[in-house]
Amino acid sequence: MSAANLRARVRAEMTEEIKTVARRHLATDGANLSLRAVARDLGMASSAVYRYFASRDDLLTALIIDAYNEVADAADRAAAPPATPLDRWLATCHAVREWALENPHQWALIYGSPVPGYQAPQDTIGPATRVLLLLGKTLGEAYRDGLVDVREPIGASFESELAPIAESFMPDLPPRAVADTIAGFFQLCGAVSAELFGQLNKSVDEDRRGFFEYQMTGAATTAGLTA
Amino acid sequence: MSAANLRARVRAEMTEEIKTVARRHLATDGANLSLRAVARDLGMASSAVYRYFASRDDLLTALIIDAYNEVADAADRAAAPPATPLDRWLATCHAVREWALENPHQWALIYGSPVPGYQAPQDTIGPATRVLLLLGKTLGEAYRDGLVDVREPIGASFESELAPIAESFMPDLPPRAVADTIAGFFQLCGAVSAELFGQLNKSVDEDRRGFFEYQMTGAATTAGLTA
DNA sequence: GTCTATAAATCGATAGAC
DNA sequence: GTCTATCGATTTATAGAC
Repeated sequence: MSAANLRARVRAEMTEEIKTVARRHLATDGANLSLRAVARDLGMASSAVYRYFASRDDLLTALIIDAYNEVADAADRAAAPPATPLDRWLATCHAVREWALENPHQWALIYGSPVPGYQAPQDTIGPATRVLLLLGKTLGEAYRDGLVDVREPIGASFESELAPIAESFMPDLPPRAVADTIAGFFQLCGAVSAELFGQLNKSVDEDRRGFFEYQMTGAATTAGLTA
Repeated sequence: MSAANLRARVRAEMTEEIKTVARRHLATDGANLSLRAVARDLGMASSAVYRYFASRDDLLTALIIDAYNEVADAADRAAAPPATPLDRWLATCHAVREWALENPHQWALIYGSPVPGYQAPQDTIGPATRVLLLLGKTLGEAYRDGLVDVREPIGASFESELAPIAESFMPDLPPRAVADTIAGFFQLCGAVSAELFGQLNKSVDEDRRGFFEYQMTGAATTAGLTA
């Protein structure tokens, strides 16, 4: 291995280590993450970190992109095995929830309150849409296989408004299914955030997974996914 | 008016003013709110604020309780006029959404990521459950009037697990309806947060209110609310 | 690429005069 | 109940030696 390659590898490892420590700091500092505190934990000078991340926001962006990709990877793995569309829909939801339970602060970073003063760059929107697109893919395949109940439209004007969005976003889905996919995705995020952010701590902690599945089945049913 | 009463009134007004300025600061600082910055804006010494709020967290608690009560008041007003249960359910949801759009940072404070290091005291849980209880009340009345579709239980063991919770929480509702109420509430929070926190900025901003109503109608349908 | 040193701020909370 | 002053910390970011 050439010296240049070695340097590159060492640099990549250092970058990873900084992000790992930064992720730990999310737990205590939340979104107001401190570069210096990370550097302190790593036993290095704060100024050295700036050779890896140009600013605090750049580090934050890296963490955000990683989080989106991690949860989407988990969802992809869960949805991969052959199964009915409904089972794959539910597997996706469970995988997202379980990743969130294991990484609550990363979840908060991407689906919680926006970080004050932070503006997400364009690089984040690709990873950010992966889970939604996975749900859309599942629903699209079900649709193609005739496994989706086609019901009445709620409003024709609303559907026609949705049509151009559907085209650019999930071209294989009719607008109604696009709306249901997005609604289901919102429902997924809402259920996970509610559990994680501690709405109703005392009330439903008997069988959280069961209640979550109940909700996500409702979302699938709304989307017309019956099998 | 006695001197004591005057003092009490002046103190109440000062307290309100501090909270008003603090609410403004939520916009820029988010949850990491600075007592000193609030004091600076008010033209007073930071130490003076401590005569009104014993700590930064106490001020935060006051803001949180106010926010819960404000959104619940708006929901109560919207649900008050006589109408079908479905219409009152939807009116509640729209009122919550509209309050959130007008007060995004207060919404983030109560339904967004937990504030790092902040532990909510008991005083917050009463106000925090008001909107949920309102939805439950609406569904309960519909149930009593025979306007709720009673469908198959998803799982008997899950329902029996939910029973004791239902008893202490919404005694006039069968467990299934309790689950649907909570699910609907989570869906409401999820839809509002998704819109507010900027998931999918580009995709559904054509008719956000319409799409929101579509989602909340779905939640009501899941709950068996047909009219 | 890592270090020391530094600039120019910020913060929560308290002490004590008035 | 408001002020000044202070303690003891924190932060982002940069400059410059090595």
